[in-house]
Amino acid sequence: MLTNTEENYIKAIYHLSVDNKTVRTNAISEVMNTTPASVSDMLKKLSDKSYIYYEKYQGVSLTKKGKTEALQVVRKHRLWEVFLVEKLNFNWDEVHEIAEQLEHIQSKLLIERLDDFLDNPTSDPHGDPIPNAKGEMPVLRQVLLSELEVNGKAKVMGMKEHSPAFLQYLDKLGISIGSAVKVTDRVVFDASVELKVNDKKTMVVSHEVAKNILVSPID
Amino acid sequence: MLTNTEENYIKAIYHLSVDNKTVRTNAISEVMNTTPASVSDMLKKLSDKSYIYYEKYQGVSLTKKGKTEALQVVRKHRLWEVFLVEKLNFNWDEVHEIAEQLEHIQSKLLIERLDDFLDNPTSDPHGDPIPNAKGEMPVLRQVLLSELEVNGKAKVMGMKEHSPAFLQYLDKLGISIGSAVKVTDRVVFDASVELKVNDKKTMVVSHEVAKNILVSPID
DNA sequence: AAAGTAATTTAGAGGGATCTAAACTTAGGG
DNA sequence: CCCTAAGTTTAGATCCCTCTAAATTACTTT
Repeated sequence: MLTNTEENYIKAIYHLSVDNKTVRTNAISEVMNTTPASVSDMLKKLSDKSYIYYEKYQGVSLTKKGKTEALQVVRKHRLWEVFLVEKLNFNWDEVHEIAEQLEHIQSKLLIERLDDFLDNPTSDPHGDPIPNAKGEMPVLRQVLLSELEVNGKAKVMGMKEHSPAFLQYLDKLGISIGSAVKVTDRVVFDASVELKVNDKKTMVVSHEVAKNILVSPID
Repeated sequence: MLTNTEENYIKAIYHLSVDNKTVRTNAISEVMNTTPASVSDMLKKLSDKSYIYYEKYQGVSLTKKGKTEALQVVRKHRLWEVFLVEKLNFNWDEVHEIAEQLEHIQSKLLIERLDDFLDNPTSDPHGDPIPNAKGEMPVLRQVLLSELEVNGKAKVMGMKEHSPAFLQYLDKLGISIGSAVKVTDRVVFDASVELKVNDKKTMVVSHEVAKNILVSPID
């Protein structure tokens, strides 16, 4: 049985593990808001319990066991976020703190019941995928922003065009990977798209631009 | 800000405070599953923070501040129990452990939203009253078991008749204060009542008996 | 009212999580 | 290729909660 803190460390390591690179002590201390010294202590403990591979001064990575654990925490966090937004009418940007607490509630049965109650969602309100009970990440279907129906919400996953001009333009609009977008209207005349970014800014982009933005619909 | 443990102690003291008598160290250690020594330590701390009145060797009682705190925890616990039973289809006797964890989630807003989502219930699945946001306990309406409609659920609150014969009879039936009862049928001929006790045993009691059992309906 | 027993508190210690300060390792720049 | 700066670990301490064992207080019983 893991303590809340141990779960948080494992989750942090999971989120910091991009492209199989080893995760550094300082990076962990930053996201956890602790000192590197505290992280070192904890890494030793997690290594003893075989949740991570750890070589002094070389950074860490999750073992199979650690990854399984991390995915369960992520699953719980994201399911609770869906609950807060869908059922309790929270805004998608208000739910993180509360889900940070709820994710540590221990009860397998509770999570399965919650999952059913929420109709087994595959992504959370931010558009992030929800691992299933076995810890498998669903493959999110991706479409072009130009293909999203009116009132459809989605999360920006990437761009098809990579020219500096295009990227700078998106930057100016405030659109980046991870942005939440909602199509509010589509102009029939030229297929340009009116959308809301991160629930705040409303703007119009041309069909040409929309065709180059990959998004993942949020049910 | 209270720790989970402090909240649990305060809640325990609250539940042990019947008829204004002082609560003893041993009693607390028993319900908390700790040693009296641990309790003594904690009492000193809670006293320093003015949640309790505490004189060595004399037992403790809650201050205004402590009582307010206790009622908030009780409110959260009972609201979550309603959620688990009403929304996630748990059985009323499976929810306590999980609610013990959920009651410590910190977010005023969450609890108010949950309360609304559940249609502001006044009692939990066990029939215990739910304090409102100000910490006021609702006065539960009490009726006689003989007056409860068919399919009505209620909690046994007390008896009108106190003769040993009557009490022994109830004992044999497995009916006591706190029992959950559900009226499954009423015989028109003699108004005797068929009921289920604690979701398990089904039995029939005469109208005469039903007239002497006070119950509080669970919505 | 004294003695014995039960309840309670204190003393001392340990595990978990954190910190600061100091020591150590790694890697990049001169 | 060495040296320094950045990154990391160790040492030593603190806070929270718990324990066991010993000391103290309160209560009961004769």
